Amino acid sequence: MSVVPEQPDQSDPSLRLLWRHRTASPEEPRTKRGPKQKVSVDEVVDAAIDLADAEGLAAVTMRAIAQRFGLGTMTLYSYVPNRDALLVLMADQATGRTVLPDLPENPRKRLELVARLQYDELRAHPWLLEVQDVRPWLGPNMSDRYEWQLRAVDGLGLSDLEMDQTVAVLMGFAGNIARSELMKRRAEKVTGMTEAEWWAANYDTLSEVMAGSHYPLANRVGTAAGEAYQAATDPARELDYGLARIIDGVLAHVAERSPD
Amino acid sequence: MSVVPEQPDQSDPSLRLLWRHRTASPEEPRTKRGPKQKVSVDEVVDAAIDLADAEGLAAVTMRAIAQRFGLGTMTLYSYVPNRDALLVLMADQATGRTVLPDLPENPRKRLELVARLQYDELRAHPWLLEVQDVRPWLGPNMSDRYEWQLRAVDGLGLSDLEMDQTVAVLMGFAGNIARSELMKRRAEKVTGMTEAEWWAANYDTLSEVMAGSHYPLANRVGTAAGEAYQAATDPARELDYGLARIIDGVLAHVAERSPD
DNA sequence: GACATCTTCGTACAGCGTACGAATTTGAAG
DNA sequence: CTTCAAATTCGTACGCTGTACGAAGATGTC
Repeated sequence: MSVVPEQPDQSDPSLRLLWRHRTASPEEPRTKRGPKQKVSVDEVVDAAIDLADAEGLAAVTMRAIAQRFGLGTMTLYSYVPNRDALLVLMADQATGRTVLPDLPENPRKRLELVARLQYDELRAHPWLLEVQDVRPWLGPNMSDRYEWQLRAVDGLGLSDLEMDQTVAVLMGFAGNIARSELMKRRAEKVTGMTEAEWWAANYDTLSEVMAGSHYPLANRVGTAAGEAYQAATDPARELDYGLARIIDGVLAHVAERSPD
Repeated sequence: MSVVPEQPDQSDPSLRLLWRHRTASPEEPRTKRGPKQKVSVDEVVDAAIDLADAEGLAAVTMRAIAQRFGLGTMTLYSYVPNRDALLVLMADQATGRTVLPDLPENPRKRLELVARLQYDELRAHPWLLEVQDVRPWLGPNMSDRYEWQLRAVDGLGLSDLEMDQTVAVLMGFAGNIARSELMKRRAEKVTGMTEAEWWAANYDTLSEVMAGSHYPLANRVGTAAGEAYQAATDPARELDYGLARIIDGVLAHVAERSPD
């Protein structure tokens, strides 16, 4: 009991991989025996990102990526510990592709920008929505992003905790709109019909099957939505509406606290 | 061109399965040749729900469910067309387990109830978050739920479209909180550490690797969060805060339009 | 009794992540 | 230059998944 037991390094191995470009490289060019790697980790991750953009996250298989470089499948495991780690690397690297614009003066516009930037990014890389479920990724680009987001809500009169929560609400909301849009696109691909076509094709079945139930409000609202944009939902308007309400709520909150 | 071509029934086959209990049964007890089914669709779906509750959605495999009933794996396919259809049935059936309480008079409390009911349900059945990605399910219990949600936002002064969007915002927000909670639990299971332990174990690595980057706000906010609840996030407070802001925004919106 | 219909389910296949270990290539040490 | 250790490459194999196919068995109707 007098000797400190061996600590088997509980630290997450993929952290160093995530930050590989920014580490101050204490003794970087160490022993370099063995053959040189034919490609770089960045190239692997970039290829995976492109694949996910083009064909969805399900198409990002170790075999498929390896084939892109003419490598054996198992060779990838000398670049990346496993698939989940690759997904995290993809997420951070994709995040790094978005340049962060200067923040406007106007508080409302600042909050809007945070949400819309996230939304645009998720439209460009919808698979980020699925990767989010894998792990809370704490990479360099994600950290930059978070700091930028906090700057957007700084100085409004929110507490530190409220700043974090406000960012979370905005990000989550943007993600939800992007997700519903993704689901819509997927449904169209799977069924081979547009949303309007699906409703037309299933109208008879639906009215037969729902004959015994009464949905006065749902019918009224559904009809209104259908007439407004020939579909059950319209992401762009949902974004405008929800974002306005959320920002209203946040700004009202700080205004109430410090009424000039 | 004079004969109407055969319509190959574009309608979704799982719709009738979803509504199997409410169909007015036009000629229900038709030909009933062949052996009787040993279990019912409801039993299969219930078993799948219990399995998902206990061990997560990944544990819901066709083989595992079949084994629960002592059936051959392929036998399940005479109950349910495929796994995705089963997931949709699970979602609707689980939704049906939640009883919908009467709506309060107070508008704020009504909106809060909509969000909190959703949140509680997602805590009870976290796998619903993953099923949501499979398909927009239009089952009887989900339809009941939607009608109830619309009643909660009816009479506030919102347009039909805004009613739908408001419900969507509340549902999405509740889902996000539930999701972050789920991810936190998963991370703890995977790493075998609590969140606080993870930060402790990775503190050295993190500060080494982030040495070259500056995150003044993130550090300040992170420290505040850590002190407040010994973790990076606290779902219960996020729920309270975000919900209050969103409801503020919605109520302000309708108040502004019809100022009594 | 014959037949059509429905249920049951064993086998098989393609695809996945990845554990394992052998073969190969390279830089450093003697 | 030789020797050796370390690093990379990658073929094979395993267990897991959903499910297509077709045979076998059970049951109600004619």
